[in-house]
Amino acid sequence: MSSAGRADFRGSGGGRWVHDQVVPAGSSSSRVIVHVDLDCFYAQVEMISNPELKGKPLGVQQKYLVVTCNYEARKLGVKKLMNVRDAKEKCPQLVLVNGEDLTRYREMSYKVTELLEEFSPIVERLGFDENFVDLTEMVEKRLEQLQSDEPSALTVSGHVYDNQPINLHDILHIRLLIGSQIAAEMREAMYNQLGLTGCAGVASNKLLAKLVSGIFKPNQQTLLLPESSQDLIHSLNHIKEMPGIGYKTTKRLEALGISSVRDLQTFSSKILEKELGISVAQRIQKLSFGEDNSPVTPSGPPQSFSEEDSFKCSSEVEAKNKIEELLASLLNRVCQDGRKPHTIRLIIRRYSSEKHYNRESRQCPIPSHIIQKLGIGNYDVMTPMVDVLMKLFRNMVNVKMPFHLTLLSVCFCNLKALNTAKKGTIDYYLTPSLSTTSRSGKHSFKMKDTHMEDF
DNA sequence: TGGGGTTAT
DNA sequence: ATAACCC
Repeated sequence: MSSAGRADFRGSGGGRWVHDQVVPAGSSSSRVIVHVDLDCFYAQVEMISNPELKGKPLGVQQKYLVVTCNYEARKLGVKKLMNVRDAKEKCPQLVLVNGEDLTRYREMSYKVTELLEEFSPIVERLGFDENFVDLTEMVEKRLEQLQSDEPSALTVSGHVYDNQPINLHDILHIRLLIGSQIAAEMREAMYNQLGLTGCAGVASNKLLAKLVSGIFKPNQQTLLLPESSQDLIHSLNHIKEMPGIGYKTTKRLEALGISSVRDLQTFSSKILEKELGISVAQRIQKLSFGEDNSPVTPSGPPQSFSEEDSFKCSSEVEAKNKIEELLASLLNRVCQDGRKPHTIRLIIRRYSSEKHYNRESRQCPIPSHIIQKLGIGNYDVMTPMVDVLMKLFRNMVNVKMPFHLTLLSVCFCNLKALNTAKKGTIDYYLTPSLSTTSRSGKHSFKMKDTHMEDF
């Protein structure tokens, strides 16, 4: 085993870094991570909104797709991202609800994250329906409290991957076992407080926790012991099933003759680095061994807010109407959040038969006089904001020529907390909206942004 | 494929 | 601004 492969778990010397904190030498640096994955999340939210839907096959529809469905529907052959026509053909009794407005899903999603944050503040969101929690510290505390008290409390909650026996003399096993108990408490709390069911996977890193959470499906949990990690990763049929290896990388790996996890494990590191770059190569080759030293990074509040709609658009008027619609929703959201966005972005997708991913965007700073008016839920920001967005639009689309777009999206980002900065403090001079009058300010912060004043 | 999100370059 | 990744 190379020293690199071990470094994440057993640093040598005086101490190691574990989520930005030095842990004393001699203590174990092995982590306990849980991945929590809600069952068919949108469908669950819809069944809570309308209990009459419970027990019926239910699909959530966006445009012509069934993006997710409950287990009744799955038993009848409906799959995620299935065409509505195909789904109805497979399952004529299928009940469909429109899920294009994500508001209720988003709100419930954050309630789940907040609930998990009560267990430990180190919670990372992945989409709306998955969360990672680093339980390492919590497990340590429970171990100290429990010590010789009642060893009978040391029973695993839920499944153990491969039915591997637990060794109560192995401290790593004990720590993970306690993690499984916490995971069960989390799922109980989610059900009791929010009415939601989900799966959980407990393991020593994010990759393994995520992979193992899906082993027993719906509403169950699975613990992975270190001795079974190779079996778990080799149970994947193809490298494309490895989280972190996406569409593009899969294609490039296949071109190198790599299709199984073992292919990737045994492939020449040097050649892989030449082909994919050192960063991607080293990361995914570690993943292929089940190694993942990436920390659980607390997500905190969102970094951006966006609203999009896919639709046909071939005139400037259509674009403006849609932009106004998207913007109105966004302003409500931003108003509720409390923070203020300092950048706005417009994204388009052009019609084209081929081309897998074609999106273009333009962004610019939000003029400071508009930012100031943002909190007060008003219409007078609509008009100037639409003007800004239409300039971005014309910067991307030559409106004098025929065009055909299939999507418009508006995004607020670069969110900043409200002016808590006071005159005379460091913050004051570092807050553009406050100190900007005494120095042009225009090019001070975002050199890469398009400045509308420059047109 | 929808309607979102994130980080790295 | 784009490209990759995630759901």
